[in-house]
Amino acid sequence: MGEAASGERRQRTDKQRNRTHILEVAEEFFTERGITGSMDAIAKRAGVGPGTLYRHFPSREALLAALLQARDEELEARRVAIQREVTDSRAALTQWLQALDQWVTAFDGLPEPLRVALTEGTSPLALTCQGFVTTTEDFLRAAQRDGHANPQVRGRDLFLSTLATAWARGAALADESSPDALVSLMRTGWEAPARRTTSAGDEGPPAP
Amino acid sequence: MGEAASGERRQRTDKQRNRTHILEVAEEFFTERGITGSMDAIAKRAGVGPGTLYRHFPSREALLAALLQARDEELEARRVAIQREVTDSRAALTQWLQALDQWVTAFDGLPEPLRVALTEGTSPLALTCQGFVTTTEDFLRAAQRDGHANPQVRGRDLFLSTLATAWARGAALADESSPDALVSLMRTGWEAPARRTTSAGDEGPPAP
DNA sequence: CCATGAAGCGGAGACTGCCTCCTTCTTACT
DNA sequence: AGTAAGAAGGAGGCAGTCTCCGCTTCATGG
Repeated sequence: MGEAASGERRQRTDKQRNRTHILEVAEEFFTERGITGSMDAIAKRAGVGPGTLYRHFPSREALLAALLQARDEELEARRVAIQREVTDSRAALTQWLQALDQWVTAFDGLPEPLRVALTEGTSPLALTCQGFVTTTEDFLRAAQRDGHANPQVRGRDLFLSTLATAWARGAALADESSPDALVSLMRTGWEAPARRTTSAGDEGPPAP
Repeated sequence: MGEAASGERRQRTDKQRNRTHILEVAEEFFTERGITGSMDAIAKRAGVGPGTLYRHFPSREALLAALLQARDEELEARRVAIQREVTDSRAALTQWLQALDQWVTAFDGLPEPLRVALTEGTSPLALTCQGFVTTTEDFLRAAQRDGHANPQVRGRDLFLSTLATAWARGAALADESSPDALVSLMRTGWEAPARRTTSAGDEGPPAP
């Protein structure tokens, strides 16, 4: 990001100022009203025309991506911290999933665009998503190697599950249920471990 | 639904005809384009004005609820069948969850309104949802009684999880992953059952 | 310090979707 | 056939998204 080469004219200062201001306002707005609030309303609150908003961020996803970037870095830092400080691979995976969960819950409604980003690949959010899937895979692989995680499970599935859990949470909050119910369901499943019953050998076939 | 009492005027036949026709068209439309397709487009395809559509079904949810009713009955029948034929409570719960999953996947995008129905209670879908939560609870309780299911888990959580899984599946399909990945994750969790390792007694503190 | 033109700004407005009146037409009943 | 309940239809209000284009502002060269 230095001053570009050769005779390029310097970027106008008002542009940068606007961009920053829009980001501040959008952060506030999305926090208050969730990510589906009106784009024009954001522009208005920022005191700019819709055209300006769209020139800076050509879509809601682009705005979101820019907004998330700061948090991306936090999450990345968290990853490094976990990898350095937590030696037990099971605990590491757990903590990473927890961090992911927090990231995904930054704004109300965030799981939806993240999910489409994960498939469509065209969203500005896609790259970030993909990166975190990979990280999840790393933690998962370590846990699997140590026999702490089911070897069938794959990183992408875990990431999707985290997304899905966060998505569902919107509903869970109204309930008296602890918000952790779904997280722990994802961790241990609903099925009780097959106890060695008196009648031996009914080892269930969970995965045909 | 007999001819109403006393001097009530008979319902106009064109009304009933329209209603039926709208339902047929909507079924087709939602199947093709998912439940977020334009209401006006449905009206147009059915050859009626938007006013007519909205008089019959005052909201998208109402239309959806009417559409789902036929399938509700199928699902209810399935419930009865399972309860009669499947004696193993674990298998019964599994099969019920499978049936639920199919129901929830009837149209693309269905999980979303179902989730809000589960919390807001004001949606026409709410009643149906609540009923299925209760049924899930029944199956779950039986499985728990037999030691086949984790006693911590609650019916509502399982229902929500099914919803969340279906929601996430939209993404999973693009992947090479079997669509069952998330279902089995919900069943068994990601965590490997604590094996008795050579170094005993390192029972980790997973939940601070 | 002013002239200049490229870059950026703003908002009118095209378009689409939701939903509501209000007028016109259809139907059941007498 | 005549009548009125009530159903149908669609114009149109409202709210969003996003684009285009004339106007303004800023960095630069004289």
